[in-house]
Amino acid sequence: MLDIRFVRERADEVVTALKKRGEGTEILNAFLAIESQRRDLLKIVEEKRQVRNTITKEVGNLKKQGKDASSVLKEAKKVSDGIAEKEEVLRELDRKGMDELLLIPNIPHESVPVGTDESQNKELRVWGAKPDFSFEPLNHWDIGENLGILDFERAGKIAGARFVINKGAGARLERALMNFMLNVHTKDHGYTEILPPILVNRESMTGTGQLPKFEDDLFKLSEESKGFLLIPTAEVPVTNMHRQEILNENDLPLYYTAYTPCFRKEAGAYGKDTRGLIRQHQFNKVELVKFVKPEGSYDELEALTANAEEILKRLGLHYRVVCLCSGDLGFSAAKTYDLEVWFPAQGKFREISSCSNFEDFQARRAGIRFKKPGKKGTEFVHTLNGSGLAVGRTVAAILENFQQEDGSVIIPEALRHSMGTDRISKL
RNA sequence: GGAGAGGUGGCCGAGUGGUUGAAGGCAGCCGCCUGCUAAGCGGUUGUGGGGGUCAAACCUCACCCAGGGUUCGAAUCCCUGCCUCUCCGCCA
Repeated sequence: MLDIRFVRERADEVVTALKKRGEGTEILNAFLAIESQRRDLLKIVEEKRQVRNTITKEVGNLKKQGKDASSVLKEAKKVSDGIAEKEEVLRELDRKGMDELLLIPNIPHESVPVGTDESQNKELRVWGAKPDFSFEPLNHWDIGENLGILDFERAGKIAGARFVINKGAGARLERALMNFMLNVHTKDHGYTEILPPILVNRESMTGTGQLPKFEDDLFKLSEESKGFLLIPTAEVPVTNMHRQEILNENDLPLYYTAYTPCFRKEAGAYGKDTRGLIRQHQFNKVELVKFVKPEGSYDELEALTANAEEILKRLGLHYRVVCLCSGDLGFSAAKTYDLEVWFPAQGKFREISSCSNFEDFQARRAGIRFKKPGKKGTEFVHTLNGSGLAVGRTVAAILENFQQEDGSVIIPEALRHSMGTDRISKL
């Protein structure tokens, strides 16, 4: 959420931002109209309240002294008359204004390249090299099925499309990766491990920006089941840990890492990545989340991105880093780096991590502030997060990049100990 | 799932219709005092909005879990929701 005052006083900057994102200004205009009505009414209501407070105090004094207050009471009644209705209208305007404000996306950072879609994302660096195959590399789903470690068919039977069963070495690989990632981030990068709820309430989803705009992308339990929502990413519960809190300046920065399953409807993705592990309704992910002071938040983004990259490096996976252009930027983000790993069978890079600085956009929605000792008032923290990494996609990348002509797959050095083997072969 | 109790400021805790943004204590901050000890004395310390100012001062509205209601007036009464605790039931 943007600062109300900022939107009001510097609407032109919001318009510029919306244009960069390729979005219209209807919502902004609707908001501004409601907001000006709200402020006018607020002034009136507050004046009335002030009058009422004064008279009411007088009533109290008279009664205390045992004097007759009936004439003042009459006046008081008159003043109070009509306040209730006006307050009701004010509440309505409040709600409506907030509804609109919650739909306005974040302002892209000045360093974000302007562009309309992903084709204009900017490649920043490439690590490693494409593997050399003396044979036609297979898709990861064929490798996985051939090895008997991924079972999409039975998953379809027990759940439906976009689910998978990991079996044997496939399950172990998934588990080894989760452990590996968590170990690196906790031991080498200084993050605190969190194992959060994966069902959350609406306030949490609103706090990080999934609601109200992206309700259709979320799995939801019925009202009889309390209307819980299934998290699409650990970003939601972990960022909301500090919702409506005032942190101490000394507490910052806070670094958290969390493994969770993630659930996404993929409602707008019909026909996209229908095969394989790339786009599942349920997948595992290790997430990195930071709460930091505003001053250094862009350095923190670089560091967080480097932390995610470190996993790919240690696994020996060829990848590149791109900076999303304004048109491809997510709703809540001010700046995002995507890590894209090489998929040889598809012959292209695919996203495996998305690292963003949300600045105070989520913090304002979620009321996450900090206090500087000795200073009056509070400031919003900056929140950041990134995948470190999406585990299923990492499995897919390992299968494709390290496949051998005989159908086996070489296990990266970093995982061999926990896998108990250096190669997955057909049994 | 059933029965009961409760949710007040950084913390503890008073307050059941009228100068209560909220007693008292603790903690913090500022000052004073003191040749004795984590001592004593005085003062001070919430958040958000609107107005005001170069910036302050200042004025004002709201906030005692959340949302409604009753009333001239609510932390205080009523309703709903959420959460915590105790007992019973069920259960990984």
